[in-house]
This record gives sequence, C-alpha cells and structure tokens, in this order.
Amino acid sequence: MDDRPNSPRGARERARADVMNELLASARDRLGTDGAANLSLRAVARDLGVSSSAVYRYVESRDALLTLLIVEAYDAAGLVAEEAAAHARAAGTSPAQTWLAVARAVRAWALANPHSFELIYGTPVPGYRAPEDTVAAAVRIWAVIVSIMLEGSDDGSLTPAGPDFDPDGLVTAEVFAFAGMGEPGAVPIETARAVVRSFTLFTSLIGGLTAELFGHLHRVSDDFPGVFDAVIATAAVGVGLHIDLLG
Amino acid sequence: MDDRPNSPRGARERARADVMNELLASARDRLGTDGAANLSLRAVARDLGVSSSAVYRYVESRDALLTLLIVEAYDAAGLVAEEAAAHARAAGTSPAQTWLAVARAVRAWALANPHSFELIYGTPVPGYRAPEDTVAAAVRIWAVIVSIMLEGSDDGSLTPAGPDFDPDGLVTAEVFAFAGMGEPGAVPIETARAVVRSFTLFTSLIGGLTAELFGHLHRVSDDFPGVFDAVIATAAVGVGLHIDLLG
DNA sequence: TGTACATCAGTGAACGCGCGTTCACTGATGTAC
DNA sequence: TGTACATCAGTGAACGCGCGTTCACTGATGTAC
Repeated sequence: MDDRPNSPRGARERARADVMNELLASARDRLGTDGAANLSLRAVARDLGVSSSAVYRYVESRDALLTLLIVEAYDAAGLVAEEAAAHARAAGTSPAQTWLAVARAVRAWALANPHSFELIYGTPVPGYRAPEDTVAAAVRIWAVIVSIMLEGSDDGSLTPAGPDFDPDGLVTAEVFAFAGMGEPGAVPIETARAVVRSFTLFTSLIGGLTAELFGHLHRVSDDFPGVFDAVIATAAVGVGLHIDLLG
Repeated sequence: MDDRPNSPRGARERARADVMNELLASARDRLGTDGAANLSLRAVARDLGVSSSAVYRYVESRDALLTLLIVEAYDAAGLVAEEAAAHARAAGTSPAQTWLAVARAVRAWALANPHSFELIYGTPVPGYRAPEDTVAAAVRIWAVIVSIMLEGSDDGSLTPAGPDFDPDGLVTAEVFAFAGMGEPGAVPIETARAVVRSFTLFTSLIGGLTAELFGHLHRVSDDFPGVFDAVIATAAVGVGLHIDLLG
C-alpha cells in the first residue's frame, strides 16, 4: 500500500479514513431504522452533515456501500465465531461444548447487531447482486463449523445416531478443496457425511436466530437464551455432538 | 354476511371480488420483483391498468395490503403443512415420516412462492408492524408440528437421546393452552420437553429454507433436495424422530 | 315495467416528499522545485 | 523557506424519477317505489 512504511500517514489520508469510518457507521445505523432495502445515500449524507454528492468521494454507488456493509457483517460474525472457538479450545472443552460456545457467541453478536445479521442472513436486498468480494468473508463461519465437526470426528467424540444417507453429490468439490480434503472421491464416506451434517449446525444456528430476531417466538417463549440453547443442543444430537446443558 | 343465503350474489359484488383477487395477485407478483419493502400501490395499480387512486377502493393503505398478503402467505404455508400431515397420516406413516412429508411440502410451497416465504419468514418489513390478525394464520404451522410431536409421544416412537434440559419457563402458558394441554404446572415434564423440542423442528425447517432460498448453500451444494432432507432428518434425530431416508 | 334516486368504481390532478447520480465549481491541503 | 502548481474534499443546483395519499369529479350499476 504505502511505499514509505515508516513515514507517518499524511493528514489527508488519515482524515479520509476517519470520514470513511463515520460513513460506514452512519450507514450501519441507517440499516437499523430503514432496513437494507431502503438504505439511502442521501440519508447517510445528511447524518454526516455533508452534501449528498460528497458521499461519492468515498463510495462508488449505493450498491457498493451495501457490499462494504455486507462484507463487514460477514467478517464480524466470522470473527466472533473464530474467537469463540479458539477460546473454547484453549480451555480444553469438547467439540460439543465448543459448538455451543460458538453458537452463543454468534447469537450475542446478532442481538447486538440485529441489522447486520438481517443484512447477511435475512431477505436478500431486491435488485442487489452480491459480488465475489463477499465470498471470502461469508465462508469464515462455515470454516469454524466444519473444523468443529472434523475435530469431533478425529477425537471420537462425534457419535451420530443416524439417519443414514448417501453423501454422494450433496457437497460440491469446491467445499472439499476449501476444507483441504482433496478430491471428493478420495474422502472417506464418514468424513463426507460429517461435512453434510455440518449443514444442520449452520441451519439450526441461522434458523434459531431468525426465529428469535424476526419475532417467530413471540408469544411462544419468554426465555430466549434457554430456548436457543435447547434448539442448538437438540439439533446437535443429530450430528453426533452431545452438548451438556445442565452441567 | 348475506341476509339472503339463496340469492345470487350481485354482479357488482362478484366484480368487486374479482378485482380484489387480481389486485392481490398483482401485489404478489410485485413482491417478487421489488421485494416486500418496496411494495408499491402505484405499481400494483399500473399492473391492473387502473389509476393509483382506484386502489384505495379496495385497500385502506399500503400497510393494509401488506397485512393481507402476509395473512395469505401464512395461511397458504399452514394449509400445505396441514394437508401433508393429513395425507401422511391417512397412509399410516410414522410420525417421523409424517414430519419429513410436511417439511418437503412446505419446501415445495416455498420454492413455488419464494416471495411469500420471504414475506413471512424473511426480514420484517421496516416500519411495518403486524396487527393481531396475522396471529391465527401464523400459528397453523406450529399446530402441525406440535401435533406430530405429541403423536410420537403417544405412540412411543419418539425416542429423544438428549440433551437433558429443564423445560420450565421455556414455553409460555399461552402455548400450552393453545395445544389444549391446560396449565403448564399440570403438564408432565416429558410433554413439556416435547413442546420445546418442537422448536428444533421449526428451526431446522425455517433455517434450511432460508439457507437454500437466500443463497447460503450457493457453491456449497448442488443437490438441494438431498441436502434439505439430510438437514431435516439430522435435526429430527435430536428430537427423537428417526426418519428413514434410504428406505 | 319505468322512473328517480342512491350507491359506488374509477379518474386525473395535485400535495409534498425522497431518491441516485452528474456536473461544473470553490477552496483548502499537499508536493516539487 | 517560499512559491507555483496539482490534488482532492466538499458544494449546490439540477436531471428525471417514483412514492402514498387526498379530493372533487364522472358515469355506470343497482334499488325502491
């Protein structure tokens, strides 16, 4: 980036970065009040106390701003998951308890940033097509989940009780490559099943948070943390992770 | 409604109902192209070939139209679930296979009506607050799920392998009343657990469909029906329903 | 069966609003000599 | 250190657009006698 690594950044450069951060912060706030579909550059400009055209110095278009926010959100969720997993592993917990810790951490992030959660896991913004830039960030949380599954597979704590299914063709070769497992044909069938089962963890996490954040548990439960834990732990049984909720 | 039950409906009355249906159909189409957050009365009027003000003869406001569409969508999803359950029971299938049939039916409906699915299970429309009218329709799918759980509980086919959790306070009294089970205190603890476990079924269904429809399995799988079945069946193990995918 | 009146579907203009994006511009900050 | 020039952040007016909702109205359809 900078040819002169030891030189202090120019004041202009720093100011630019500051404004960019304020802009993203305003945009994040706007997401909250107006929703992603109604994110407006003019509203962001007003919040910054700046003319609407000034925003174009920082951002190419409304869609480009959306992309920035989406990448930011994926990265934040992914980071939270990675940190929770690292922390749990450092404490020597089982893969099952590590997964509970990850799920709880992502939930805490989603509750603190509901509109970032919506942006990435809610209804796609109509007319917006996510560019490739978002993939690397979106994939982080998958990596955490798969690593927990493979860890359980390795240490023998993963004891799925079924159902039996044929994993052939359910997962793309791209995923096996991403997980560093080589060609799909060369992967043991139980490992392939473990990868498919990881979808259930992802699904119960997204489904549980969607249900809570989008109001589907309204009138059904008042103890959201308790229900969340029960849902995550119950779904995890199916993949062979036995979470202890009472211990 | 009509004081003269045997009289033919007036032509005006029929015409009105026809236009109302066209209006709702246009609005449903618009959901698809513009998204719920951008649903526009003017666009619907244009599609109908009518002036924008004419729509107000049929619908009080934009939000009222949204409410109609939401109730319609909940009812459609609920009906599909009810019919699938009834059909499976008539054929004498186990609760586990009944649940698979219900989940598949709801998936088929969601794929055929993705924007109705988004409307009810995606990001809530910003600024819109659902009135009480939607509750009765929203509850139908829950009723189906709970009935399957209780059926499995009764016929002994429900064999949850854990995790243990304390169901106290996780479910509101309203739900027990709704399920015809009386006061929460009077419900056996295993029944209470079964109700909590039903959340996992709901969650895996919504999460699985969200993942598929909102593109989170893009690049991860090409065989969506296969992954869906695996996810539903794997999560169901956790509640004690053993779905046979290979039979 | 015919007529007078009430009902109601639909029109078109208007209100005040917000949007994304472009463009020629001003004036401050940085850079090269 | 001073000066001339280049860079760039930010302005404000303008473009063409779409929105929800109201209102006074026209004209067709239905109802009562």
